[in-house]
Amino acid sequence: MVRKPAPAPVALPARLAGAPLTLSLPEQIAAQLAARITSGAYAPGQRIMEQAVAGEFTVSRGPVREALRLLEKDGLVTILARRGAQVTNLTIPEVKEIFDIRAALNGLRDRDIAEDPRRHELLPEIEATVKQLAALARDTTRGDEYAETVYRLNSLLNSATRSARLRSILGALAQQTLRYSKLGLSSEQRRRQSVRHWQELVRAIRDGDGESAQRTAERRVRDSRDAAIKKLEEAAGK
Amino acid sequence: MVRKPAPAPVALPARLAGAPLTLSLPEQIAAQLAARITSGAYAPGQRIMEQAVAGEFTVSRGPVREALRLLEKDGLVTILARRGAQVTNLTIPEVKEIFDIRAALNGLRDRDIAEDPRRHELLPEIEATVKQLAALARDTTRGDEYAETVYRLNSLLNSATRSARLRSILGALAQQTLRYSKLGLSSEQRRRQSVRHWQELVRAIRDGDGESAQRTAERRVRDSRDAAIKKLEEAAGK
DNA sequence: GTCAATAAGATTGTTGACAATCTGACAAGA
DNA sequence: TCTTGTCAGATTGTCAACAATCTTATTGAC
Repeated sequence: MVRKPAPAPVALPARLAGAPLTLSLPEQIAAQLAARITSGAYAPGQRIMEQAVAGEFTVSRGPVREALRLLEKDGLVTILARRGAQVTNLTIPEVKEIFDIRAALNGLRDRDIAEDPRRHELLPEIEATVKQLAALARDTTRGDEYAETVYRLNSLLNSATRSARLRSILGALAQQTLRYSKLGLSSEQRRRQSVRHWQELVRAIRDGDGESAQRTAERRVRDSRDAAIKKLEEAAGK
Repeated sequence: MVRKPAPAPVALPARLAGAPLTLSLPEQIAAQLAARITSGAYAPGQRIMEQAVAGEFTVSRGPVREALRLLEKDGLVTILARRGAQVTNLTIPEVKEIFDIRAALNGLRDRDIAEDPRRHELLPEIEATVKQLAALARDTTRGDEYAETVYRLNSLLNSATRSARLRSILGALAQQTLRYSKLGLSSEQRRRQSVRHWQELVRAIRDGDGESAQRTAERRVRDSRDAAIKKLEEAAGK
């Protein structure tokens, strides 16, 4: 696989414990494939064949197999024995399930952040992103940008949690539902409702009110769920 | 690897969609290793080397690598790049995190079951197991048996959920905390408290009271968490 | 005695080839 | 027309060898 030309190693940030500076070969391949899946370049249900990927990245099939396992862990790909990998294709009930799990765990996450004594260091960046969100909510010309900012905000909050497990589970689930979250945020009314939830969260974090942070997070994700499901059912019904 | 001699294929039950009848080689190896880890035969922190496992099962390192990836997905093993796999060694805060996630998701699961119209088919088996539990709670001579019955009861409830994702996440988390759950159920007082929660759940399922099922599940797991953490801190402090 | 550099051994990462299994097309029979 | 059997090609599963990297023991300097 062609790696980017290594930049001169000047003033690199301290590497995290256990996190190598360079992505392993399987991780690089997985990242590329993940981008294609979440962007829709690979359609749901589409098969991904080891040999073809191996050829494209000029590696052998070994690393490709491992990359596919990594994607399976994130739920982006479904692997069947002796039948290989295909882009995960979610049914409407499955999308609903994922949103329900996200609601519960986002609640846990946001409560943890609101109760973290170090929360005031994180607050400025969160608040700034929510302000961006408020501005975008009214701009009907930029459709997906709102949803992508919400995704970024979620990533920010994920990295703020003290629980590494929560981080990894939520990261995977958010990636799987990204496309559906976009669906649910297409109306201006929904975006305004979403902004109100986020502003409520900012307040809860500032006040250290974990209870309230949890409640608003759960409601926010469930609203998102209901909007997405409604759109999906409309699309399926027609 | 030595597979069980294939029994004559008479009247086999319909195989589940996507679930092969025979476990793949990596799955068989993973199952063996998982048993050793949860039973304590492999100690936390212990390294697991590919060559050694491959030699033991008379396979090459390929399937062993995949087996280790599977165990990593379940959190039983931690893999570091270029340093291989070792049995996951949890810190006290990490154990706490896992119990918190379990509390939230068990709540979701038990609510789903209580609101399932087909719940009356499942109830007898659940009720019978809870009765066993009540009997075991008073018998001080059988220490781990209570905890193992709780584990079985949880597996039963997991398989009853309609959400496959919940099933797999909860299965992995329960396995990871099995050893600590045992710790938290060593006193008779705790076992009696535990039985009361389970009886409350049976009642909630019978009544179709999802709200109540969720509440009691969350409290049950959090009580379990607190008891386990207390024991761990005592052990660490001495 | 402590610390750093070095080298040998051990271990993981990757590769290409071969084996086992699956898929889809085609043909034969009901 | 539909089902069943067979076959060739495609694809995944496994293996053994080699390369890259890490770990550990040893040496030498301060």
